[in-house]
Amino acid sequence: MTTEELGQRRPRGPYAKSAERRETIVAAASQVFASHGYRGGSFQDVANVVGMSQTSLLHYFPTKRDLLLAVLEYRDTKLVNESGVPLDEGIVCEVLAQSEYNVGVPGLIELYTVLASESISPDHPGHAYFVARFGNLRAGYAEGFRALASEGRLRPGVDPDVAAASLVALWDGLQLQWLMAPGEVDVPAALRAYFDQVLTPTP
Amino acid sequence: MTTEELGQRRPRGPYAKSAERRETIVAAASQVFASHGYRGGSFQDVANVVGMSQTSLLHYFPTKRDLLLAVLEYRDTKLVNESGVPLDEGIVCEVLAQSEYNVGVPGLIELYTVLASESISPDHPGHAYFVARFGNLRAGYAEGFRALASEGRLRPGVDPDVAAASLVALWDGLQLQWLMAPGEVDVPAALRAYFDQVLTPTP
DNA sequence: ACCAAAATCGAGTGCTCACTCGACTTTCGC
DNA sequence: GCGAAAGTCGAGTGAGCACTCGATTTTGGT
Repeated sequence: MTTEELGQRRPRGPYAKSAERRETIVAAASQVFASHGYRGGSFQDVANVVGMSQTSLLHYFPTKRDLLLAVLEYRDTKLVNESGVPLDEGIVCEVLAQSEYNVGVPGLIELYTVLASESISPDHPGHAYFVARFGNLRAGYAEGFRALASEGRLRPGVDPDVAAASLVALWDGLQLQWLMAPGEVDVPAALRAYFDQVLTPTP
Repeated sequence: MTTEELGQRRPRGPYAKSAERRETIVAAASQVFASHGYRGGSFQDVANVVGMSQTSLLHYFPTKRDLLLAVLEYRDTKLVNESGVPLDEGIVCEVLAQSEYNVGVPGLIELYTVLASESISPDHPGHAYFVARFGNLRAGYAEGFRALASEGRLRPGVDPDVAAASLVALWDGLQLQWLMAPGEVDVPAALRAYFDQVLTPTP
């Protein structure tokens, strides 16, 4: 189907390097929002990091809100693609591997922690994203715990839903303490200890 | 000792109602910082809440930083004084009672959660406060767990220091999820479940 | 090679920010 | 009830904010 068949409209697509540029900008914005938060970070800050004019950024992301949403999406795809964490091996392996990977990318953890708390405010542009994310995490881990329960690996009296919310909470809280004082908290070790308390030992 | 004995300096103290005014301002600032964070909240916002001019606030708190530090101090004394949580009855009672009280003061919890994450940045005026606070909390709860261990109430294999950091983390993380979706998370119940997993049942 | 769309940017725009200044009013020790 | 300090505030100040506009350069399909 040619453009002529579609009528006289022929909008051109972006240039070859545009996608790359976009990613550069989003990566810089991730740094800025991690350091100063969404409210505290500015287009000018991001422009200084990427070495472009503030106006050019606005060509790619018309509003600050658009930039934030791109950053959140970027974080998801980046962490999933680059961590190489095996799925379908149970939540224990998944969570421990991911938490160990996270130690190497403190910037992304800081980004997540800072934006999550900022997003408590209902009018924050990231609010819906984080409400959905926490809901999905709880649902996913609850299913993981239920799978373990069906193998008899869940200790008696442990509720999969409570354990799921607690796992998410524990993980987030540990990362917060780790960001505040990296030498004092060992996130993967504490998560491992939690699993030891909730699950029966593998024979 | 009279002022004459001290020389010709005679600085007058504040008016009778000044302390009250200060507290009104700090309470308003707590609301504002809870809703919009430190960076997102302004003197003008606070002035609108208390019904004073922005300039008058600056008479009591010369910089925004001063106002924040007053807010943090206020939160501590207010929560300790008004919650009426019994100390010296072990960390279990203390934590559960405090967490149940917190459900009734969501504003103060939001303030704490928002400011803690904002304070990850080392140049944030609340940074030192929260680093110290997390350290003190971990140390205090670790001592609490050790006291339980000496009574044989800690399950074998549980490290008091890891349990202390985990308790703080779990609590903070649960409050974050509760603020995002109040209907979906029960903070005191999840904390009770954690104690059940870590401690042996009372006979 | 053409040329329209895409990309870049300098120069604004109106707004809000933390904070200052100078003048006025209120308090309260004497 | 005098007077000086404490309190109050309107009117700035300079900086930074997200975002706009108009003009110029770069690209790439034809």
